[in-house]
Amino acid sequence: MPELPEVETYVRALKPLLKGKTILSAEVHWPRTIAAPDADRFTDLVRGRSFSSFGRRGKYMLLGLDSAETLIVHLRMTGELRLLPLPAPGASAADAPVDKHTHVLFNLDTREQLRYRDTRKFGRIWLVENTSEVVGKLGPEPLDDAFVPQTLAQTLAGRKANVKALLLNQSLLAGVGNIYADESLFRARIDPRRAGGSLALEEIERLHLALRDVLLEGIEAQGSSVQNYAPPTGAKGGFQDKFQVFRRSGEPCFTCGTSISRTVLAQRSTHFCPACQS
DNA sequence: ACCGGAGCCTGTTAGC
DNA sequence: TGCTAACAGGCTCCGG
Repeated sequence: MPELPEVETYVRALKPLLKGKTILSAEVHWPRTIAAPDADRFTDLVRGRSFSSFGRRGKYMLLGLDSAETLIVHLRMTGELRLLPLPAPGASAADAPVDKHTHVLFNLDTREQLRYRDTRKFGRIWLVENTSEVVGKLGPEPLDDAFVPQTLAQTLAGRKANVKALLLNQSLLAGVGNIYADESLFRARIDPRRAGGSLALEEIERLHLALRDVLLEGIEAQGSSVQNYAPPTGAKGGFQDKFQVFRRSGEPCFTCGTSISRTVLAQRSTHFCPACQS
């Protein structure tokens, strides 16, 4: 579901909601959600810990606890975190029913509950001392100053795979997913089907700028809400209103009027303007 | 090293 | 209306 801007929005929203609060207990209803350690050990280790730091790497949320450990959450396609108040003492438990898609619960010391919900069950949660066990293989952060056009040039050099697939490869560049890949390729006027190694330096420079601009604008808009994504505050993102090509196949290009095309690359729907991106 | 495809899951929508 | 196939913002694993 979420890409870099949506995860960044999530982390910024969670910080004031969770900072300093303590986990009294946790329940795991779908053990596979807990990638490491095993679910029993996980619930033991988080008990009594409080949230102390909030970060992001690629599409992973890094929630540091007051132990030596970090709770890492990846929402994948349909994961979501919600903080909700528990019913007042004496009220019925039916006031806070746990639906069948809620797989992990954290009971906090504030009479609140943090719930991990995930319809498709692709999302994963880790508790690790060393975050590099989970995020160590990720490529550079596209919004870091260290990510310069030359970085992208080295990534693409000699590659035969299409540039869309390369942008989605998290070990090459962290945080870009289907929406922001399509939107940045449109802005850079590059055909997503092109082999990565075929891009000229001028095109790589355009793509580098487009990636950063699109991701920053996505964060500014608090992410994109297609279908039902919304940050934990419940407010919806606004970047879906800025889409130039994503899920616009058959509609006219805002730049030239040509019908937006759809194809499949790297097993993912890919949207582009066949006139502007050639 | 690199690349493409199957698999993981459930729900919604398009098409006959 | 009812059924089926395609599709959905992601990633891992495996074979060539």
